[in-house]
Amino acid sequence: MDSKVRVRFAPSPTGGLHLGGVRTVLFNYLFAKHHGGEFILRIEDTDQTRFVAGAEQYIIDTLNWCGLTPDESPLHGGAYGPYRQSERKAIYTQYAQTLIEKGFAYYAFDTPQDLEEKRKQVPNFQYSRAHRMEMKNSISLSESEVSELLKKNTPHVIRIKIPDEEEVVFTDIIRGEVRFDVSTVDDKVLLKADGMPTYHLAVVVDDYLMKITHAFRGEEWLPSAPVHILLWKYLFGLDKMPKWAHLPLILKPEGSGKLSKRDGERLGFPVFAMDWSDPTTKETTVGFKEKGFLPEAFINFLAMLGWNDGSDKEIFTIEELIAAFDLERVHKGGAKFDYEKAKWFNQEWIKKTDNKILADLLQPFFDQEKIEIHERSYLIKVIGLVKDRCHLLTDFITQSSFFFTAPATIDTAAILPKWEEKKHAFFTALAQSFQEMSGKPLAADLEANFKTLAAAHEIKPGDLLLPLRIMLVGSKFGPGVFDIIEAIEIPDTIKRIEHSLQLLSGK
RNA sequence: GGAGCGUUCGACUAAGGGUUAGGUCACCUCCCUUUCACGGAGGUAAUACGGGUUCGAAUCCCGUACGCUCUACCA
Repeated sequence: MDSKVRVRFAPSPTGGLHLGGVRTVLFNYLFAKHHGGEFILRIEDTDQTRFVAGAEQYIIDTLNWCGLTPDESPLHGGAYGPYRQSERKAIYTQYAQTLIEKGFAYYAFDTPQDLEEKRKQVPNFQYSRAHRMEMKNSISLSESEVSELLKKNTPHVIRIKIPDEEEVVFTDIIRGEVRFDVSTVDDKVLLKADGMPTYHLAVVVDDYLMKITHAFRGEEWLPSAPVHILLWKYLFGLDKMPKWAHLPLILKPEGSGKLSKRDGERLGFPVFAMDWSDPTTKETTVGFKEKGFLPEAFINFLAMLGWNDGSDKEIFTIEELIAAFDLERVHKGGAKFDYEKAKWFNQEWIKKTDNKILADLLQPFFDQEKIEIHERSYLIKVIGLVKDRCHLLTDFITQSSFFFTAPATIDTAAILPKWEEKKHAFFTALAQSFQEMSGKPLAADLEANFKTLAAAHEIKPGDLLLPLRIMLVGSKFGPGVFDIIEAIEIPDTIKRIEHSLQLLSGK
């Protein structure tokens, strides 16, 4: 790189940040950090009708949770601000004027109604060379008419004048050479009637002013790339233009098409990074964070969706990702989102994460379930016992709640079919013998005691283990029975046995 | 309709002229575990189609099909 790498993520603050958005951020971030460059957050809030309060803060919070904090943003300042496009209005006007003066853009006075009508009349209408002269603009109208309209403050937009015949060719880092015959593209609006720029003008101007060296965005932008390239040529020169990369899309798991919020609701998985509540509808959409994902796992999973380092390695820390990332190894085709695989990544990361750190992360989940944790050290011990069987942080609740409170229900139905009087007698004796053990016996001693007693009662330990488990846990799952007893200790164990015995005899 | 982009197991992908087309998730079987998991060992399963080029093609070329994206004074 001849100059310092600068990349940007430029979302519009219209709602929650979904998978595709986060992955775009991630690839930007990885690329920047791999090259020792800077990552900028720019807020594209030029559409006042779609602005949603709180969305900008949400984006920043999400980036922080993911560990993808920008070097420059509306909040963290920087030398190229402001970082909100709504605050840069005057800048765009100036460049739009320049384009007009150079003859690369023109005023258009058509009202939205005019356009709607025209679209109805002309099938596949495009505001371009073919119909430009039939419309109301500074090319079709006489100079005096135009200045008259302008003088009267007639609402108008500024449109780019696409050349009649020109082939736009550029090299996309992921896709290679891409060519467009511009005769098929229309005269896009650059500056709206309210004076705000459209995306097309704003990206080009801001990327230039913010010295962006590499511009990455979703594949959905590819068809409008020629407009941007033309603008670069007219305004700043192609030699200043950033290198482009159009990222593949993240698709629905079933069928095809872009993954949407609806798919998540329908199929029962998150699509947004974090919980998002719409301020107007008050509707909350669940996020990966609240669903129980570790940010490391979320990032790891997203990185592997469309990229790999060429080896079989799948679990990467962010540092490893930064070191290994290479945009040229990004896939061209879209990737279907697979929630099962996402959970597998999370499970791997749970296994990898220190129990103390998990304890901190888990606390809010337990709080939410109103499960009281009296001792942190006890929580850490329990985490060690159950972490292997948890895919999500929320799994810890079901996997470990019985360590903190007696199970609400006992699955006696699973015990009853093979229940008999001599087993009842055994458990009564077991409670008794546990009572006689002093202090906090270890799992191995508890097991020895249990087996001796079973032998004395002439019952196979195997026939007794499952009922005992159910008495303690409530159902057929969890770590080793004697590990559980060691953890919850004798008094609680006896209480649970006795309680279950009552339930069993009181059928 | 037009333009652009894409297409390897069910999913994510490796293999950039020569491999029994590999790995991971999911699924199935077995082992471990007197539970559920974890772990271990196996298994099922793919180059969209048709033409070239070549001694040899998943890989290069052409066509076809299919899919997706865009086609707003939204991004």
